[in-house]
Amino acid sequence: MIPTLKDVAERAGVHPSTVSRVLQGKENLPISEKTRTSIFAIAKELNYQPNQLARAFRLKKTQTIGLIVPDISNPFFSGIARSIEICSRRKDYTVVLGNTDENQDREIRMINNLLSRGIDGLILAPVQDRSGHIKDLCNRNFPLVLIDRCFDELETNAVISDNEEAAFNAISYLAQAGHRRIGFISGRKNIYTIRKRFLGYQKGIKTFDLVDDSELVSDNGFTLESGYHSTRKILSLPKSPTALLISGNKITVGAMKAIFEKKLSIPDDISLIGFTDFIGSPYWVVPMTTITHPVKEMGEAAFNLLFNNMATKETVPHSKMMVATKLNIRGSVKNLALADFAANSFPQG
Amino acid sequence: MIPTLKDVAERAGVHPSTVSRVLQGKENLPISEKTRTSIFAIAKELNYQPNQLARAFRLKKTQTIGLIVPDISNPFFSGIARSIEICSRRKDYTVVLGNTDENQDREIRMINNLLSRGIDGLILAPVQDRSGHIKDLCNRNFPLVLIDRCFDELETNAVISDNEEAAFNAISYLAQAGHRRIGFISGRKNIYTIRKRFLGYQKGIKTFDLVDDSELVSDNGFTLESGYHSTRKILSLPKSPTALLISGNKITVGAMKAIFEKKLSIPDDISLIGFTDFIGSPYWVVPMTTITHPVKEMGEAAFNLLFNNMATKETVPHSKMMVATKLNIRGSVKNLALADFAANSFPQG
DNA sequence: TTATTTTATGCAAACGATTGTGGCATCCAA
DNA sequence: TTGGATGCCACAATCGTTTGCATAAAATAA
Repeated sequence: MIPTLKDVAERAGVHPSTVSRVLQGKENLPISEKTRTSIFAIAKELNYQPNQLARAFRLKKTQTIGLIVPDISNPFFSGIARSIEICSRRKDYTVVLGNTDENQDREIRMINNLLSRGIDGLILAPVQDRSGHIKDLCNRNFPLVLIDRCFDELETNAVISDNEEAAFNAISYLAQAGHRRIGFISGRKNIYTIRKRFLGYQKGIKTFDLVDDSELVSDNGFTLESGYHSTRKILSLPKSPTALLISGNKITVGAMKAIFEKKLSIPDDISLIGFTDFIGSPYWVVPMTTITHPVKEMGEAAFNLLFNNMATKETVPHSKMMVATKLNIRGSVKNLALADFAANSFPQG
Repeated sequence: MIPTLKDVAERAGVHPSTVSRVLQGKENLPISEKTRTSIFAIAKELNYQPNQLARAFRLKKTQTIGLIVPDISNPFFSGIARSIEICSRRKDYTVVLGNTDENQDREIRMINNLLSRGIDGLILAPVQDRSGHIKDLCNRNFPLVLIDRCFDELETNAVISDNEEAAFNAISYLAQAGHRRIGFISGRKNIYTIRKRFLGYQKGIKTFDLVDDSELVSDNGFTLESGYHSTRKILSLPKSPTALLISGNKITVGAMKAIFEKKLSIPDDISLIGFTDFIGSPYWVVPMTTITHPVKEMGEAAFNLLFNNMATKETVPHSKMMVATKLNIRGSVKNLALADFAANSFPQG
């Protein structure tokens, strides 16, 4: 059987509490060198491992954090997960994982589940249909860090990227390349990131005086299929856009499917900027111009925020951390300005 | 504060044990309808949630399983993770996650850690430098399922895909397309999957009487960089291959980088088959011909095996489950037979 | 020597749930 | 009226650790 404190204590001829104290390494406690070494020896001999379950129960501290994301198979979130797991391990924390599939009820059930299993803190990319349950957590002063998405109306810790600026920069880049009719394809606009991106998109439209047409905007889900259908619809518009700003890489793949089905080529017929970079982006049909989020850094920042929050009993001032994104200019955007110039230089007919 | 059994009991004027029994819904126990309804009402009013930590401690059952993979940010493993997480949730299990980064010591530490935290079972994609610790688990009859990789010498549950056949089929396909000099680029050959693939490769080489040259084989890691360097080396050979069979998608991306740096084009100058399909594979520079693993099914199978294993106290006969892979023929392989034919039909000079 | 401090350790309660055992009513049968 | 059966519930132990408090022995001071 697995040895317990009691087993070690019996063999060493001391009380379990003594063993506990010695093994905890409380230096300042008065323990004779003799018993100390004896206990260490016996613990080693028996290969004693403290029962963390009992320990967690007694201490009300599990050394475990929860990580809840919409979809762990999404490269963005699996990158975050990896980063968080590595940080956690360093600080002797374990991470338990949950997928919500963008389902609000599932998120709530999952949080309650993890809570009753005793996590010390939670990192969450919320679904954002509702926020009451998150507010409750805050009120209870439960260590919580939101990641990727946060609530403007809630005072929480959060690590987010500057989606508004990112989208604005993308539009700015497209505008400079001569695009005037730009489509915006995304998941659901109640999601924080999408809302901010849309804001950035709109700001860009206004700033550069581009075509403002609600038909160019589509948001109906995060799947490959939804990206496919949105794109098909937008491409069949009487006046279809010359460029697309696309959020989410499954959506992007769906969009490409639609584009190639229509025998269009990128960037000659249509330009593309993808909102998330991932491995392989440079090697797509055309090297994809994308916006990069500093995934590793975001995970680290989230864990560190959480760690500090867990360490201090008192209320910690909440901090929303905004990280900058990067526009990776590759080859999926055509410079219409140059093209127009060329076309005008050699007038037809 | 969070209400406990005791709180509910006091309010209901009964003993905690009674509350426990009622809330467990043991129908056959003699409990009066009056106390039963009263207890339910009060539990609901207080929003009583059983403390799963205490429960787990008492019952020695945490309703938690461990999932340890080399790298959760690898799409193959994150797909597996997602599938397993979904199955787990359905059966009221939670999954805790670990990355080994192909580091054997880290794997061992992680297993011990999860064990002392009380997981009910473990799904593991092992590093495979050593197997002693896994043998120990088996001897202790601990519920364990290996995934993606297993040990020929160990009797364990496992869900693996038929890598040998997959590689053989790929080589067969390349051979039929007229390729005679085929490179094999992979991670580390001590890994089960890679070993089997290499076996399939060799079998193919023999069967179709292709060029058997150890210089065409390279295995030095799972990273983008290692793929890059391996490919560079192989492409600079005096007699460089006409096709490459590549294991692992980070490696594949590295290979493409090397190929394009050399200004070679796919498939005209060099053909490619990738060993793992992932979202976007169809939309690469050239639609990638890949081997697909049934990720979702593998995850489900692994969970089900584990679940059965956890349910039965007695020793369950171990089963290794082998799933078939699929060769997705897209556009990254050139038919040299046709090309040669064409070349011969129109002799130059 | 006695009083006092220090050193080293034991004792027991506690965390929150589960479960075997046992006991007090009540009821029915003989 | 007594016996046993049955319905309903309480009691207490238990899981493995931790920790405040008590205490005995040893060391030091008076």
